[in-house]
Amino acid sequence: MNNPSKLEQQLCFEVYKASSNFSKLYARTLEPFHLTFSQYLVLLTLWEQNNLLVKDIGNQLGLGIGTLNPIINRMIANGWLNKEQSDKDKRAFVISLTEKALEQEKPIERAIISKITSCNYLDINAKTLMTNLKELNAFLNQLKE
Amino acid sequence: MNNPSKLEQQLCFEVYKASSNFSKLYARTLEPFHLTFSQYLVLLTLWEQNNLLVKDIGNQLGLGIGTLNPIINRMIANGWLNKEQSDKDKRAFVISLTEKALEQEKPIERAIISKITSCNYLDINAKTLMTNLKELNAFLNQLKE
DNA sequence: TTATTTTACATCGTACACGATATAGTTTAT
DNA sequence: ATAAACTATATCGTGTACGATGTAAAATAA
Repeated sequence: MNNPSKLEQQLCFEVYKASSNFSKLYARTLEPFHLTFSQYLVLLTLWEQNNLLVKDIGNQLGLGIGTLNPIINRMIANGWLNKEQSDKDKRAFVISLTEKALEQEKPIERAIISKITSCNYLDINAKTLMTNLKELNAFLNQLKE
Repeated sequence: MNNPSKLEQQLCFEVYKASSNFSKLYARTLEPFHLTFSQYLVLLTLWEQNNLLVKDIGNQLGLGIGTLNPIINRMIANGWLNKEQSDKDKRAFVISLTEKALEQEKPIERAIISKITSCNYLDINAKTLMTNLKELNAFLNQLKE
C-alpha cells in the first residue's frame, strides 16, 4: 500500500467499477421506460433547463458531438425530444422536451428514488464521497492541460 | 441539497465523469503503447498473476464474456497475449502474457506513474476516496439482489 | 448409465464513447 | 468586402459494454 502506483491503479479501477455498477443499476431501473442511462442524463439536463442547444447539453454532460448526436437522434425517434433549427444561428439546433418527456419526469424520478434509497448507505457517506469525487475530477481535468 | 434524489443523481454523475476522466487520461498515457484502458486492466490482472482462465479475468475485472472476448482477441492479434486450451477442462482457455507484455510492464508502469503523480492530490485524499468508493461499490452490488 | 443442469466460451444486436474528418454557417481580420 | 479562422453539427471507424442466445464440455441427478 506504500506504492503510489498501486494505490492509483486501484483508485481508477474502483471508480471504473462504481461507474459500471451505477450504470447497470440505473439501466435496470430505467428499462421499463425504455431509456438508457445516458438518455436519462440528457433528460435530467433538460428537466433542469429546457430548450438547450446540442452543444450546451454536450458541455453539461461532458460529451462530444460524436457521442451525443446518436443519443439525441434515438431519443427523437423514441418521442422524447424535439429538434429545431435556431433562428439566431442556423448551424445550431434547439433541443426541447416532448409532452411525453415532461409527463414522465415525476414517475421516472420516483422509480430512481425507490431504487436508490432502498438502503441507508447514501445518508452516511454521500457527502464526503461527492466532495472527494469533485476534487478528483477537478484534478483530472487540470491534468489534461 | 436536502433532497436525497438530487444528491444521488449528482453522485452517479460525478462517478460517471470521474470514470470518463480517468479513462481518457489513461488512454492518452497508453496511446504510445497502442493499448486501451480496458486492455491495460487486463494486463494489470495478468501482471499480478499470469496464466488465468478467461473466466478468472472476467471475475477480476467484473466483465462478461461478451465484453472480454473481443478485448482478448485484439490483444492476441496485437501480440500481448497467448491463448491455450486447458488440459483439465477443454471448455476453458488459459490466457498468458507474451514476452512483449512481460517486457513492457515496467515502461508502462513508469508512464502511468509519471502522469498520475504530476500533482500531489492523491497523497491527500486517495485513501478516504478509496474507502468510500469501496463502500459504495459494496452497496451497489448488494442492491443487485 | 443416461438425462438434466451447469459451466466456459463464442457470437450477435444495441448502445455508448472517443478522436478524426467533413461541411455549412458565423465571426474576425485585413 | 473578402479571406481566414472559428464554430455547431454530422458522420465515420474503432473499441468497449451489456444482455441474450448458442454450443460443447463437464458436473450432477435420476
